[in-house]
Amino acid sequence: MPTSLPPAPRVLGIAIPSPLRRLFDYRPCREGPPDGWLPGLRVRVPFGRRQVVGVVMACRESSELPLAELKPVSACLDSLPLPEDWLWLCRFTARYYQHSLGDTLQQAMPVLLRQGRPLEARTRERWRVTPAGRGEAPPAVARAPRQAELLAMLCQHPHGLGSQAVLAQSFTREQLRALADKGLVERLEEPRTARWQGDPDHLLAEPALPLNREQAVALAALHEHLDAYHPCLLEGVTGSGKTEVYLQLIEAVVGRGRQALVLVPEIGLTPQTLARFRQRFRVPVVALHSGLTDHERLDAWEAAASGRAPIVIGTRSAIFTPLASPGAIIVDEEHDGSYKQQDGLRYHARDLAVARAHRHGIPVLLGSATPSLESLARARSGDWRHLHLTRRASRHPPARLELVDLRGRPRQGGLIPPVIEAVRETLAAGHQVLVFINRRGFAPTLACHACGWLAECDHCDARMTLHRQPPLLACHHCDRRRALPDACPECGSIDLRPLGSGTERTEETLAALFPEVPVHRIDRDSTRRRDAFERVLGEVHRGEPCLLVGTQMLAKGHHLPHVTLVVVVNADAGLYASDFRALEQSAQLLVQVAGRAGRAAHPGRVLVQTLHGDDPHLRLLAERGYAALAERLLEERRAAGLPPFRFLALLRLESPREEAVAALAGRAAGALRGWLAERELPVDCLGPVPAPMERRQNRYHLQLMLASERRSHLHEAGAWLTGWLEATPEARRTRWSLDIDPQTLS
DNA sequence: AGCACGCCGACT
DNA sequence: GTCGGCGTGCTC
Repeated sequence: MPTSLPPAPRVLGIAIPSPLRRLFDYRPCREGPPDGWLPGLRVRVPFGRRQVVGVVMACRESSELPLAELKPVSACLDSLPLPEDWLWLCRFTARYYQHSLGDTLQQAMPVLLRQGRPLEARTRERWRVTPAGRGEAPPAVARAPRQAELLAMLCQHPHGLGSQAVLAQSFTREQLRALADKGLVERLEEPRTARWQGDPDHLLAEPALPLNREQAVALAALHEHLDAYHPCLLEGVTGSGKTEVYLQLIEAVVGRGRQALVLVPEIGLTPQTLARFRQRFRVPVVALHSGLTDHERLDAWEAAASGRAPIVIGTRSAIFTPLASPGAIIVDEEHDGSYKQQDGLRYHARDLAVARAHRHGIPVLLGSATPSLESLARARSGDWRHLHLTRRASRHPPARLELVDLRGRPRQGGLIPPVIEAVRETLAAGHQVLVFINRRGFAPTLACHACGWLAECDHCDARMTLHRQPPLLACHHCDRRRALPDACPECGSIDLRPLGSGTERTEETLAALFPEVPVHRIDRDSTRRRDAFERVLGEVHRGEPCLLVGTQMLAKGHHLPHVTLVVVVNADAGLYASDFRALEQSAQLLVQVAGRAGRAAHPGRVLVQTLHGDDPHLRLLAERGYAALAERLLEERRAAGLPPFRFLALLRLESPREEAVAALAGRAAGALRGWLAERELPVDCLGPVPAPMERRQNRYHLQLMLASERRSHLHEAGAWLTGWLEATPEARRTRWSLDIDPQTLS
């Protein structure tokens, strides 16, 4: 019994799950938490006409409101506050992304905690023989043969067996009970995620691989600063062994009794990735992925927060996993767009990883074959360490991109004759071919050859995509679907033809051209069934000649050792797009796709079809590689005053009423410009301009761009703007959001 | 965001 | 006469 609890504060500032960017004051309830009121305690509070779960963020003696007007907290839900490092991260995130703290906290905690359930690990039973139960069958079980058998079985497992395992052998709970009553076995209760109790000398389940010189240099650099903030960019070509460096860094971290947090792209948390980590270490590896139940997620969170889980792997949202003793954070494929959340709280997990590592004073390792320009700039400036892996484990250097001119050549399923010939030769040599095409469906649209009509969505400024399986027109920007028209709705002609090629059409063409080999299509439509993708990959790994047709799902992460030819059907989409990141992103994708070729015994070829074979960026990428292109893009960004040389914030506004959103955007821009001028704040305000696709799902999208060389200035302007919008009545009828460091302008 | 209140149109 | 459309206002 604590003798002197601090007196309860008169006022609690509580973060409420709501978009309102402020705390709400409450009075503490009579029944306080055992150790007194502290920030980080979850509480149930009345809010308007309902009860919500909030988090205590401040303990104060006074409020701006009269104390009598404050409602009391209904109940305190925790005996101990949520982890301190987690609270810090949520506060940081809410402030940096100018989002409501209450909303941020809710999003960062597992569903069950959000609902007010207690933070406790579920336990499981384990049954273990006692010293009395060991050795010769004791007389107590002489007349109970099943108990004797059960005892014998438990003797085989000195560490004990779970109830499940015992019951699976047709023993009963009563028999266990009976043995326990006789003092021959004991019942243990422990968290489901067991603690690793091994010693660091036996940390590895299988030996580490030998490192080449570059890997050894990189690892040595990492070992130098295991106890300090040490941001490192690990730039390594596909197949150069980045993962082995991650694994050996984790080994060092866990060997010192600390935890490692590993982030992977959405598409990268495959059973194979996980298997690689689990095979290496003798310690539990906790994975956070979309397939977990709410209970499993809470267990994982608790295991990480308590320190019981030494290794945590997860996608974007795993950056919010609390860690009892953080040792390192690793971000694999750091350039990947899936690290940026694209709605609501628009955080970037890679950037939060860096902030978190800084706060903890630990290394953060960002790996990529094609680093983001942001990371490259920080590495070049010397803020971050730049580590290189240039040598592939296989004998062959990365395949060069060969540009193939599409102009004036007949196409079949998007492919021109010399490319089809290369496919034929590769298959004849007994190898596999990957055809990359970044459009789902049969064809990008349907056109009338008589009058020029195009199938357009009536809810969006977009063409509808023609699908054949099943046959229909679908809009990829909303959920609109339409039956295929028999005749042109404009002129009545029946001469309707597909325009261009998507995965389905290319698959169909290739199947007709090469009937003797299987053609596997990999896209969101073909892999809707959970196991379909895994099944195809399994078959592809057997190594028989085959054709793979797919979208970027295929380009990322998967090892396809028997592919020796990669065909990019059309490289032009990213070349002339309006988005300033389009070039960077399409170069990253091209290099990633190319990396699928020739990873095993044979060298690979990459054929890139283009209408712009003389485009300087594309040529630079093909002839001198990603690093050279990145260098040039950085110069262009500097000249244009774009990231990473200036920082951006994008205000998006949308409404079903075009005039309403235009009027509000205009007023917001005017008000902001006035305020900026008055404060002499060096922040540029551009727009309002229509979003690249102005009408989507029958809503009109406009945007306002803020740009500044100083983050602090940008944040001041953003804070003022959100304040203005919250205080402006017209803004309530328009949906708006501020995107700090926008990843795309669409 | 929720969730109420409130004031105008087509239904039992 | 009511059910229900969504405009307006508030949440300690």
